[in-house]
This record gives sequence, structure tokens and C-alpha cells, in this order.
Amino acid sequence: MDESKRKRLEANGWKVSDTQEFLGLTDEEMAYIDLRIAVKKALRTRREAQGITQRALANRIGSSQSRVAKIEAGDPSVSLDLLIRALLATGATLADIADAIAPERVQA
Amino acid sequence: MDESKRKRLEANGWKVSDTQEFLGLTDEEMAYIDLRIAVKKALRTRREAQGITQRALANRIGSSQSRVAKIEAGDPSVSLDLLIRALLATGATLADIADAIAPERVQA
DNA sequence: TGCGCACATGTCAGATCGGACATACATTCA
DNA sequence: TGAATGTATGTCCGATCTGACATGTGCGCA
Repeated sequence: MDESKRKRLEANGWKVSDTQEFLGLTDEEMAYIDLRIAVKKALRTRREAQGITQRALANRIGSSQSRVAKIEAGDPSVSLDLLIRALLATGATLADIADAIAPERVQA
Repeated sequence: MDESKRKRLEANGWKVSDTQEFLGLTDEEMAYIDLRIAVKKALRTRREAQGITQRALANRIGSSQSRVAKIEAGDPSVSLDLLIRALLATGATLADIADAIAPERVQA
């Protein structure tokens, strides 16, 4: 069993108690999870760099502090839509997002 | 700006550069729309490059032909979640996505 | 010790999304 | 012309997501 995969799943809020379900994950599903993790990490990094509270960020996107907490925690109840919109609300550009999800890449 | 109105406009094929000036979209809303457009275009490009029908792609992601059509049309009923999952189903990597949403970037 | 602030967690009603289906449109081919 | 194939559009309703709220945890400070 791939331990690093399990830890990555659990880190993003996925329950990995069912071995069969875990083994059934495809590369695409793993990429999707990696994407979510990259975005949520970038969000927290950017928010803290700006010295903004979860409450302040919540106000920017018309949401609540608790939901911002769930976003940053990678709660499964949070969609990629909301993750991305929150990241954009920190002033991130599409280039910033690209850099966050594929960090081995550099500016042209 | 009202979210549902924005999505309707996007679905109706408004040219983004015109929309911002005319309707006063914020930079974040612009970036979000640009992101969706970039992903849906990349999806169609990749699917056609592989010679796969909408029906075949739909089968891959456990969906229907009609929904794939809506994805590629940028229908407002389609979330960014589904857009991304469909793109990943064409075999796209996170690097491919990064390249699609920030095309001015190059490989490291 | 208690207070205030930031963040985390659980719940829920209403809003949005998604697969499925029917059907229409477009193109190709015989 | 008609059949086959691929794509587009509209609708339904069960499933998922969301903002809001309540409440809990952790930490610094006086």
C-alpha cells in the first residue's frame, strides 16, 4: 500500500478506511486531489502573507469565517470552484495559480 | 456583481474583454471567467486531438454526452469542478492545466 | 485567572449542480 | 433522399454544496 498517497488523501480530508476504494483511485483522481491541495496551500500562504484574517477574506468573497476555515482545511464539502474563487480573492492571477499547481515551471 | 447574472453572460458568449469594461467586472471575476474559458477550450482541443467523441469522454467520467456538450459550451450549469475533472479525464496533467491557463509560461 | 481574538468543527435549510432523458440540429454517405 | 453519427439544448429531481450559526479549541496578554 502506498503510504504517501494515503497521507495525501487524509491531509485533504478524504477518508481512507476502505482499502478497495483507495486502490480504485485513478491517476486522474489523484491529480484532482493534488490540485486541490496545491490550491488550498497557496490560499493560506497568500492570506497569511497579506496579514488578513479568515473573517476578512470571508467578507471579500461573501462567505463566512467557518467556510474559509474549511476551505483551508481542504474539507470535502468545499468545491474546487470555491477554492479557486477564494484564491483569486487574495489577488492571485492565473499565472499565480499555474505556478501553484505546477511549481516546477518557470516564467517564460 | 450578481453571480448568476455573470454566469448567464458567460454562457451567452460575451467577449470577456468587452464585458469587463461594459459591465464593470472585477479583476477576480475576469480571471475566473478566463480560467473557465481556458479549461473548456483545452478540453475540446485535447478531445478532438484524440479523436474521441463526446459520448466516449462522457463514459470515461461517468457522465452523459449532453453534459459533455454543456461543458465544452461553457454552460453555467457546469461547475469548475466538472470542467477540471473532464480535462483530467483526457489525460491532462497539472502541468498541462498550468500551460492551458497561463500559456505565456514555458517549461522550466 | 479571565478576556479577547483567530481559527476549527458540526449542523442544517436552501441553493446549485449533475446524470439522465428527450429531442433538435448538422454533416456525411450511399 | 434517408439513415447514421456527432453535437447541442431544455428539463427534471436527487445529490451535493453553501452561507449562516452555534460552539469548541488554542494562544497571548494583563
